[in-house]
Amino acid sequence: MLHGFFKKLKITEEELQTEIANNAYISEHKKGDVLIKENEYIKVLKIVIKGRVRVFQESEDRQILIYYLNDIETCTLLLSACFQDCKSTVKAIVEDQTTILNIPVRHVKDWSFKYKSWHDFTMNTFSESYNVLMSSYTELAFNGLKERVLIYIMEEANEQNHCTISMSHQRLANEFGTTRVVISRLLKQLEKENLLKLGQKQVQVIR
Amino acid sequence: MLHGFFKKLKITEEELQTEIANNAYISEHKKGDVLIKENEYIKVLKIVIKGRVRVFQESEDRQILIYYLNDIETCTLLLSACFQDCKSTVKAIVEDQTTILNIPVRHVKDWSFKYKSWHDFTMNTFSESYNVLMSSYTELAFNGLKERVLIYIMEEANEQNHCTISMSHQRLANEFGTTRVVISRLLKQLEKENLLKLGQKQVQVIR
DNA sequence: TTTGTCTTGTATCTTTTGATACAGGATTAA
DNA sequence: TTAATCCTGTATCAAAAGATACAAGACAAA
Repeated sequence: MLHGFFKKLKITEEELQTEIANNAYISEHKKGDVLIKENEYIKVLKIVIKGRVRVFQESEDRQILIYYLNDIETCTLLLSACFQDCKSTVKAIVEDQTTILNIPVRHVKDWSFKYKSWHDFTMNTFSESYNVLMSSYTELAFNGLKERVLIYIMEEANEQNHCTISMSHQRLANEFGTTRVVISRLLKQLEKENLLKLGQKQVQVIR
Repeated sequence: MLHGFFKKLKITEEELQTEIANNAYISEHKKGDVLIKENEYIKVLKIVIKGRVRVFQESEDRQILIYYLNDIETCTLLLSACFQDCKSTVKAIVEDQTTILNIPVRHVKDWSFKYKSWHDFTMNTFSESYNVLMSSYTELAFNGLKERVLIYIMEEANEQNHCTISMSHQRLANEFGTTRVVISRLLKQLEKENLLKLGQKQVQVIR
């Protein structure tokens, strides 16, 4: 089970592999499960071994996406909490059947100075995540909603390797901190501009 | 010169102190100096020993603040670049006379697994900065400009410990990625709501 | 087939933010 | 003191985004 994880993260030290096996535990979650609540003390770092988790912020009836966690990805917000204990400011909900590796925070911290591979893993995660978040921040600051929605849809289509994405308008609204009506309106505009084609729970990118 | 820096960061290892003294260099900058350009390869980590530096993003004629660096603070974006080399996406400009400690990136990386104090310094910087940036992101996503401006002014007044801050409207606009006219209008509204009192290049918080 | 729920389209009105233009006060340097 | 520059107030118009309400199509379950 952990083999692919070790390989992906280049965890070669046998001692560390043993430590992980002894101190971490695996958990299984089904779609809709709440992985992280807001305002919750953080006791374990969660790494997605397999599956998909949505991490987002909520304010009243609005939501905004922070990031998705896919295979062998770590929630940087939890990693951050390992080094300065604090409460969670986000929610995380399972999208598809997901396998999680749970590592108690004190080990995450200890190992980062003890094992080179773990050190590199934490540093790289911080480094990459910081840059990703910075991009989101600038995009949010400088681009209009219409542009952001279009970029999102095109990137999503790209990742999934076909030009149609399946998603309701409400769901899209929840990625951008806005409401369904606004998204419907923008999508209609983009369709009139011949950039998209809309269907029931579907958006097709026109190239 | 480095004494306060070592103390603040709890750098007690004599060997590390020597390494820093041998490999890093100090530079002095006056107000207006450009410390980091956009799209520039990053060769050194810059730590503000004394002074004040403004780090921001630019897009056409708009600017948005990322953060200020004050005494003994590190530019996290540069730190991030030490672990995955990349170009700068921000600009940094000196606000007041500033003394900078410059450390070549390869040392920053090496030391983080060699010296405990340096390890802790980098990890804590990442951890704190990630949370700060996350807060900025959520605030930008959910709060209107008026609210953000008011929060900014009140926090600024708080930090400086008196209720009047000295800043032109243009300057404020550059913190929020908007234009001067918009800021003037919002400030006027806030004044009418009896939350602020405006003067020439001055904003007074009413408590 | 029918019923209820989910999803989408759209109209109307309001608020927020942006763009442009101009005038007058404040400040600074000559 | 004068001239130039910087800073602020404000008017007008446009665009973007939010709030609310309603209708109709699609879909799923009974």
